Amino acid sequence: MAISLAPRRNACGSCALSSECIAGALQGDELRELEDAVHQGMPVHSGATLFHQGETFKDLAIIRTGTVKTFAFDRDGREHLIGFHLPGDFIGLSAIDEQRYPSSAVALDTVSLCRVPFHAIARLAAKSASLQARLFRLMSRDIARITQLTCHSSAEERLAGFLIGMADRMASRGYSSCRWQLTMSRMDLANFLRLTPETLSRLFRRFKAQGLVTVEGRDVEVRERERLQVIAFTQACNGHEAPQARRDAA
Amino acid sequence: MAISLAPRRNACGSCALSSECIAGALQGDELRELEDAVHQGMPVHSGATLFHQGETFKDLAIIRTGTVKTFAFDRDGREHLIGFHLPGDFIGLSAIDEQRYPSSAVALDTVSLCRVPFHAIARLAAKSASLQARLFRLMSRDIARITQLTCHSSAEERLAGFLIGMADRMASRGYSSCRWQLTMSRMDLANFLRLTPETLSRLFRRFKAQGLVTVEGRDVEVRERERLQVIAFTQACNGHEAPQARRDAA
DNA sequence: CGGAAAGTTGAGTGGGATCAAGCCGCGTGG
DNA sequence: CCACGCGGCTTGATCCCACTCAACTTTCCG
Repeated sequence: MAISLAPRRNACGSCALSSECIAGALQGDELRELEDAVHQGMPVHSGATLFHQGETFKDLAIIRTGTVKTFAFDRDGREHLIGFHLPGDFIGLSAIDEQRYPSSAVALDTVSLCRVPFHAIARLAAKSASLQARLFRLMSRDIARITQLTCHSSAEERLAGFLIGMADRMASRGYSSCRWQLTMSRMDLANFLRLTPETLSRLFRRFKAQGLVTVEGRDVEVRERERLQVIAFTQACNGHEAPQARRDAA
Repeated sequence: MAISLAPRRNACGSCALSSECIAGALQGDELRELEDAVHQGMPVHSGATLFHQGETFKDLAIIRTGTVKTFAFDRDGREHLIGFHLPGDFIGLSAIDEQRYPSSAVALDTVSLCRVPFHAIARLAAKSASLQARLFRLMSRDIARITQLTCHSSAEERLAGFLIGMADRMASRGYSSCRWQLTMSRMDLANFLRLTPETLSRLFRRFKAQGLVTVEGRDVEVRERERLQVIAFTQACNGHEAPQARRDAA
């Protein structure tokens, strides 16, 4: 995973990880304009807050390395986990409309990222149709992905869905799709899956007993992807294998 | 609610309902280009399918009048309800990335809508920064809204959240915020809220007994918005009243 | 009027939450 | 070095909310 850190060569530095890097859509002057707008910043360490819920929206953040969690507090002060974000992911897309971050973002390990003022991205996108298209696709994907999550109803489905999703996301970034390290605590993961840590622990034990996964602390190995997938997608939602779809409106 | 149906005067016909109408961002030649791209179509009646899960993505649909439900089938053939869409809403934003509709869309009552080929919208957005900005905001809002939904954990919270959300959406369209008609069946609503129809029925009874709402068949009246809001937002997520947010990264 | 679908009500069950210990790894200080 | 304490994680016992199954009522449409 050689990642260029040279800011002049690659504005966001994450192209090696993500074919969706916005810099890939630009050339010449526009690429230079983007590079000027990007704040590279030093890596931040675990626990650092990238932005706060309610704070005025300014930058989109793009992760180069590390993991970030986003979450929101309820009126009782409890934390609701919204998502985990890996290298190449954009953070802050949900803040564009209200001009406020609807959630907080915190680094789960050492994180390096670029911040790009959204107005700069928007200005560039107005000039570059391909950048605009990438942004539309990026946001569209977010909508589709989050929607899918809501379909997982039982605890088993949600955990299996998380594991499959994680496997795919690791794979798409060039890592092993079956073996990796969780960067989040059991509490955070349970919170994300809308479970208690106790239930999550018991679930992991069951999955292990059934030979679906190996779990040692934060080391995870997916052993039977197929069966996990069946558990996760008793509901499918991602209609790729959808029926011979054709318009037959009444 | 006077709604002009004259296509030449107002390309999408929903401006009266939604300040977000994309036509509002355009002028002159570009407005005319949009008008040429829009398919007005005849109103479709209840039960008509607007598009199928898995079908190749072509058009964004914008509702002018009526209600639409979107849903996806799982492998066992069960229907998972994704959302209800009111006049002014865009349908299909989640299909941009994969170029396939991830869900089906069906009219719940008589629906008139415009279809606009997405490539036409994208081409226009590349010319008009204000149209581009509207689309970004629209998609951002979708992301934020769906994210919020996932926070509602108990059955009570989810129903209260639905009622509050419905009240706000009706209000923003110029209807009464406390009295309206449900256009979906109990089954659909239960499905959307991830409940059984039985549980939903019991919940409505409890809310009625507590004086929170009046429910007669499909007629709903919100009587105590405040208390409903407390129930719905025991978790808040929309961090408007967030603490004195300031960057304090470690 | 009759049949079917939608909706409501009741009794019983089960999955996940809650409450309460216990275990383990790790840093700190005696 | 070990004792101690603390937080992350696991395990066990119990409870409760929402689901299931079943019966009944109402509404819709022929």
